[in-house]
Amino acid sequence: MSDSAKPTLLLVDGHSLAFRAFYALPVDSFVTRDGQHTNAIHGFLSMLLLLLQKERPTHLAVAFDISRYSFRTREYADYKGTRGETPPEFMGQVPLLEEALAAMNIRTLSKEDYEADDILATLATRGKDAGYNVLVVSGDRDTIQLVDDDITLLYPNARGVSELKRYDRDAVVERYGVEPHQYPEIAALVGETSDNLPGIDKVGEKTAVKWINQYGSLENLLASADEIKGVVGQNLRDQRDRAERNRRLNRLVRDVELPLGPDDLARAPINPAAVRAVFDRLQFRTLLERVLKLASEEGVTDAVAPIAPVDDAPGIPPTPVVRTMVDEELALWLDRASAGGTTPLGLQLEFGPSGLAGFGIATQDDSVYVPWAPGRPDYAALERWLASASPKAMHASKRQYKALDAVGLALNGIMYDTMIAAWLLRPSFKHDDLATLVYDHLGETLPEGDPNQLLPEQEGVSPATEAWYILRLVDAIADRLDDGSTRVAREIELPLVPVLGRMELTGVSVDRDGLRALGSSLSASAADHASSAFDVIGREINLGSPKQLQQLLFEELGMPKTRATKTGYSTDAASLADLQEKAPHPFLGLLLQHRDVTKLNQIVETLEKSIADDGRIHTTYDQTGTSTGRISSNDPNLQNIPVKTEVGRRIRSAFTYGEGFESLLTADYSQIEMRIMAHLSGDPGLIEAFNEGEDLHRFVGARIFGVSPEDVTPTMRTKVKAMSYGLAYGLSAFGLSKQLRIETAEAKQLMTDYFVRFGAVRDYLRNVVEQARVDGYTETIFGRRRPFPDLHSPNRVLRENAERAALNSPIQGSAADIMKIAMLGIDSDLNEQQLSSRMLLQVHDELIFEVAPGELETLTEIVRTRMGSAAQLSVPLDVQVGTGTDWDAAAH
DNA sequence: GGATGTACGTA
DNA sequence: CGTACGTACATCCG
Repeated sequence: MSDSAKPTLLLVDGHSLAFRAFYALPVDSFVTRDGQHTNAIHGFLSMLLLLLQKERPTHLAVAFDISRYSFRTREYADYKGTRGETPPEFMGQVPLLEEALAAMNIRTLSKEDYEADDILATLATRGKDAGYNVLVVSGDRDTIQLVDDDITLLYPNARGVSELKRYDRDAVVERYGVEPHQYPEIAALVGETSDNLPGIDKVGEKTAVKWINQYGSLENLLASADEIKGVVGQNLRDQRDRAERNRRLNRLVRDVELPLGPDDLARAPINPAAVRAVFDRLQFRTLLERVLKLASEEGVTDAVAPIAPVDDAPGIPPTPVVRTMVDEELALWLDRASAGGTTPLGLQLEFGPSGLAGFGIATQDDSVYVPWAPGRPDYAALERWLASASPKAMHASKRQYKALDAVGLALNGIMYDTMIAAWLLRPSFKHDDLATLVYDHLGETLPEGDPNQLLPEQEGVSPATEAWYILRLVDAIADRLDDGSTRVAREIELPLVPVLGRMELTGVSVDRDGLRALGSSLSASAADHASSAFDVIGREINLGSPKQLQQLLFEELGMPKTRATKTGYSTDAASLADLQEKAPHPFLGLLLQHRDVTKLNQIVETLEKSIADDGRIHTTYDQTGTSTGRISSNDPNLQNIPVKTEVGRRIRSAFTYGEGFESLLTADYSQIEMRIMAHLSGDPGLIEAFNEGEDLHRFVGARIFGVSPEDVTPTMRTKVKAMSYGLAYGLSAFGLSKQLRIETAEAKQLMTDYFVRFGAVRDYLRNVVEQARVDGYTETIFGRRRPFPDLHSPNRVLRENAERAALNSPIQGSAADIMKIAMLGIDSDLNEQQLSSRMLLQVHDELIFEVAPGELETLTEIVRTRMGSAAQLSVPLDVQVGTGTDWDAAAH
């Protein structure tokens, strides 16, 4: 068999190459936004892609060490003992690299008690015997011994991993002067500093090569050691045990027991969705394109079944053939498939350029496509099924609920939503992509249309097939969901879907003219401030450009440097306020005012643009948009409408009630997070504070400063308030001092005094983090979980960020749970009592309603009751209700 | 045109 | 060196 006809097996030493990459690329140039270092991953993958392109291997595997310990360290405790601590910036990268490789469907292997090189040696040997052309990629010189006519070593040079030197048999002989299999004997004599294996004193490569060539082998050399003259001869005789030990240790094991042989390592198609997800997280843009390009060149993104699982898992059920159905046939099928409305079916809508295009409906082993042509076939049975409580499993059900509403169809019986369930399982990731879920939970590849192709060569799958996958995902995800999260899904999140859907459909009425007038006045004001600012500095600059501001402030005006940012020095409001104190300049004030009004003007403009034809703004809530359990709002975001300043509140005033209604009602929880802290910590002082019903910060201030509540000064109250709120965020003394603009010592003292009085709060917060470290996750009062893998990260920034987030999550998350439960109760009461008043908006701890004529009293009662009793805590839940003609007025 | 960084609005 | 978000702009890149 000629070499070119042979299959090529590429074997990579993962740790060794990743480590080389780590030192070849600057650590600081490869950091994600949240502080994860990625230089080793980037370097490794970049090298691997080059190899795949150049060598076109048919078979591929990457081997990793499991730990520093192996049978070698047991034989010689100091093996590799000189290696310092692995840099923390490197350690966290290996698991991520393994994830990236998994997404690319590349096999990774490791074996307890062995090193990666032993795995390579085993696979290389078996590959050679099976007729492969073998390429070994490693930065460990021990692998030289593997080289022969069929096995070639690719070894990184000093410059890193981008260039690999090719060692075939001839190259080894040329470089080292011995046959490859003799190289470990040279190494045994010379020693290997990096492995902490001292050799024979005074023996270097030259001598060793001479000896081995002269005697043929280490064994013969040692047998004839008496013949060697001089000091080196004496050293050899005195230290022969070193050489023997070295030789034992540097011999790679060629018969490690492995679950896979070379034939199992055939390259498999990559999963574009999974690759995209992992690479997005690593913020690898160019690499992503390279991977996708290579894959499409090789034609390995096709919907080929993924690599077979190592241990035989149950086989993949065959995808049912999609049948298109309408009319009576569909009616019969629906009734039979749903067993008269008791068995869940998968449901997935299809959207075309002009809206709803069709339905995919599936059972475990059947899938049906229903084209949507309004008014033509008989859809009565379908409509009945959709509107009935007959259970449906869907993905992103809220969007579909709304789409159905738009064509006049009702949807009930949302029994499962795979997007929501997957989010509950891992709330820190986005799960809107069905293909990613299919890969993550079923290990299969759902073909996607290529977004880079104008005219996709590959059609996405039928919605019917997607519906079938959704049904299969339900089982796969439900299996992995703990009881608490399952309850949250069933009792909170799924019932909330139609509630949120209706709120979005309803929208909120906005005073268009009022907004326009406000916008004009803000633009005029912005122009005024800008021109005054330009007068002061004598020229015009772009006030919105941080770069130009830096140039002006720090170079031309020579102001003291502020907080450093990635691109220079900060010009944010806090920094400018600092500057105003240290180096007063009229420009600073004008700039700040300009910022204020332009920001508000932007908000006004954005809102104006999003007013729909019905004169209302319809935001979209993202039910899976946060890691804590809150919902987020977008297009436009109605959860960040200004409230703090007078002008800001005028924007709020533009939100009003629509025709047929008489006012707006707002209801908000007061200090819900502090109440949850009181409940969770059981702190007697804090619980008493809330049960007293007195102003919280005044009460706490009185305790801390040892005065009576009426003697708490505004300054004292401000400090206490900042401290209380900061607690739930993991605030440090440093942060507190910065916020209150007081000395760190004073902040420290404040914290100390606080915890003297409210020690249980501190104990609770500490315990949350400690418990999370053990469990790997935190939990809300209702059992909503959030995993925190970074609590064990060697990267300090990541770890400490995780600690603060872990501390905050049960508090913020429990508050979110409570609000959601209240919303469900209110929605249910409104329906049951057939009220016309409507819930419009949710802003985390606040709800806004549109009050129908004559319903104010009933609505107020419902809202107060449902919000106040959404959870039974050891402190009361206080609800503030207000009404008015607009959002601002109602809030007073 | 898309990604990134900075800044800033809310709870 | 305080949690959780979304949006807009300037800027850089290809």
